[in-house]
Amino acid sequence: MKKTGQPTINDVARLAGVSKKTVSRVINRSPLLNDDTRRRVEDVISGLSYIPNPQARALALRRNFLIGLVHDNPNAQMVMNVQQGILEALHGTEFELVVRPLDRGSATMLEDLRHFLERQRLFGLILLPPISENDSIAQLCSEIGCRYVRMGSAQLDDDDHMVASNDREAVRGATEYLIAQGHRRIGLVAGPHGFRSARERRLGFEEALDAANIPISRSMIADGNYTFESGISAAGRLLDLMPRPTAIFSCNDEMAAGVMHAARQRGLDIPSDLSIIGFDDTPVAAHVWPPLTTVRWPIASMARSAALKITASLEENAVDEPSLFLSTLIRRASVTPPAA
Amino acid sequence: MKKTGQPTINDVARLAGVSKKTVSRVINRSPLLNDDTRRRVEDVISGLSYIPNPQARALALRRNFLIGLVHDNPNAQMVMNVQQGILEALHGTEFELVVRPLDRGSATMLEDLRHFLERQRLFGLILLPPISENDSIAQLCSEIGCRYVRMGSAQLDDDDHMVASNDREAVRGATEYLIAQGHRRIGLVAGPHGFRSARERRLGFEEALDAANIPISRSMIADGNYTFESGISAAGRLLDLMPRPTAIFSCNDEMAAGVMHAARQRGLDIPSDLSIIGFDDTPVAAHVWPPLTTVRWPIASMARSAALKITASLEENAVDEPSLFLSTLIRRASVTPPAA
DNA sequence: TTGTAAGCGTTATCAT
DNA sequence: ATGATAACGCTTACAA
Repeated sequence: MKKTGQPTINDVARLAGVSKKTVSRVINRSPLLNDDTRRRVEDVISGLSYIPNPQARALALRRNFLIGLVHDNPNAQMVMNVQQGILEALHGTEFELVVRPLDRGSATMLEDLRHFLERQRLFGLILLPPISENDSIAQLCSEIGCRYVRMGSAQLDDDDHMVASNDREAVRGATEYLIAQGHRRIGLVAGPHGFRSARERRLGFEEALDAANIPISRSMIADGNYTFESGISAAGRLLDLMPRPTAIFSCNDEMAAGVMHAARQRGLDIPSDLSIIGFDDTPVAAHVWPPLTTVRWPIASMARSAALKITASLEENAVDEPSLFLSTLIRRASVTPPAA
Repeated sequence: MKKTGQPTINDVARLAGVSKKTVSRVINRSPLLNDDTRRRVEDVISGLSYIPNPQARALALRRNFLIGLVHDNPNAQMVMNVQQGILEALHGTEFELVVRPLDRGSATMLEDLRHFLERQRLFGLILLPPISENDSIAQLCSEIGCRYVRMGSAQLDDDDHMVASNDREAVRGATEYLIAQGHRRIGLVAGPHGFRSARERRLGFEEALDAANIPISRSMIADGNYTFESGISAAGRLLDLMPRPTAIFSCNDEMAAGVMHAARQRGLDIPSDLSIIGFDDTPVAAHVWPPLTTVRWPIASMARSAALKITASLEENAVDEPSLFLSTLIRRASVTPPAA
């Protein structure tokens, strides 16, 4: 307890009259320990407010108590919600959150990640879409011995390594809602190719039309890339059709806001001329006018669960965190029955 | 190089035919070193792709190579921009970013932070507003010996520990722009008490009115708390006045979006019945209809600079990062001259 | 059930 | 200018 002011394992050992190894066993909840000894050591520990030095543990264990959040390009609100969920799960534990952006598309991405993992010796990794959809990253983690959980819109891995939302069913439900309102000419602003979420959402859209015996016209599907601007141009293509769609499902809110812009630029009223549904329930959905009907997925809960899956291995009661999370349709003012 | 596969300082020392201390000197750029020796060691290092083990360094140096981002309640986009700026500065260095939310208002906040700092031995800390305005946190950092940089809307600390924006002048400029358009009855949706940014922005607003000899009426100032909902209710109070304001400056975009809602609910057209200016230039500003005129502050650059101020101490050329950053008015469609 | 000794991979001290 | 040796604070053999 000399230099830094912090008590060390030696202080505890001395005051408890045991060896430091015994203290170490108490810290690591070793099962083979006399109850008396354990209690005595624990008393000294709390008396000193002793906390094991993470740097020393990291060195000896060849493992840091850090959880990494690896993401690429995703929207701000999503990353923040994820961080919030993770931090909630990590609160009060010995774990800290390290943020690591990754450039998917970069040729050296995998090597960068490998160096990062080998150097920092993270305890575990949480992977956000779309890079969570990359199997070689998951494989790299296993290889290096780093726990990981992938977040995504479909079950890409076993339950221990995945938390997924049910995007397809959610979009199917949203589209069915439009159909139930009387819409028949429904456009889709799709997400970018190569994103699993884009694929799932599109499939949900098509399933709903199929089930209602509405033919799927290729011209009613316009590609976007999840950005506001791409929403504007995709909607432009749809709204120039004759006859126009009376409703548009947009694969995320950002693009839905773009759809609204495009509609306004053409002098269309929302929702009387055009109903719109988005996906994500980001703040913008509630802030645009009219407020946007959208699909909300419990992203913070998913992230929380992902973090718990990783840290649970240390807990006594390794709780079974859920792996599938259901989204819900948030009904606001951007949808009405089509004008007669 | 046995167990983990990674070469260690010992491998380097052996292959270079020097002691590990010498290798250590090379790593740490010790000045007293024979050039020949240095070169020889460096060759071995790059030959092996040797990278010093951060955990061991952390233990020996009693200092981690982690930069902490400490924030409280701020909006998602701001945090993301900050993270992006920091990560940009940290890219390619040995530093990683750790995110640490803090509950300002919690009685134990300061103690929590102290524990965190004492345990994790962070290299440095970046503090976001509003908790960056808390002097006792800065003091705690100095005390513990943790570098820190505060971000904020006014120069609260010396240049080494501060990056600031010029909110007051920026708002003054924005308000002058409204006045130049012919507005005289201008409302303010203010930020929460206790936020330095709220104070600065309000002062800028008042300065502009003063300079134009427009009397400042207390009733034309409505308090908000930076949220969308508070923008709605604050705007409600302003728009119920007789005569109504013809323009409103809102101290952030989120509340400005609320102002738009409130105006719409009253059947007012924007901008012909009401001009609006916001602050932050978050994505919502460009996504609402009409697009919002707003003040943009270079938050990512500020964060980048903050990170560089912290890491620069290790660099050869300790560059002088700027401490004051200027905001600019982004003119969009939410402002016109008042109707005759 | 507990303790001893030897790491983990680096830096600090104090020689030479 | 370089090196031997002892930290740094903890864990993992292996004994006892």
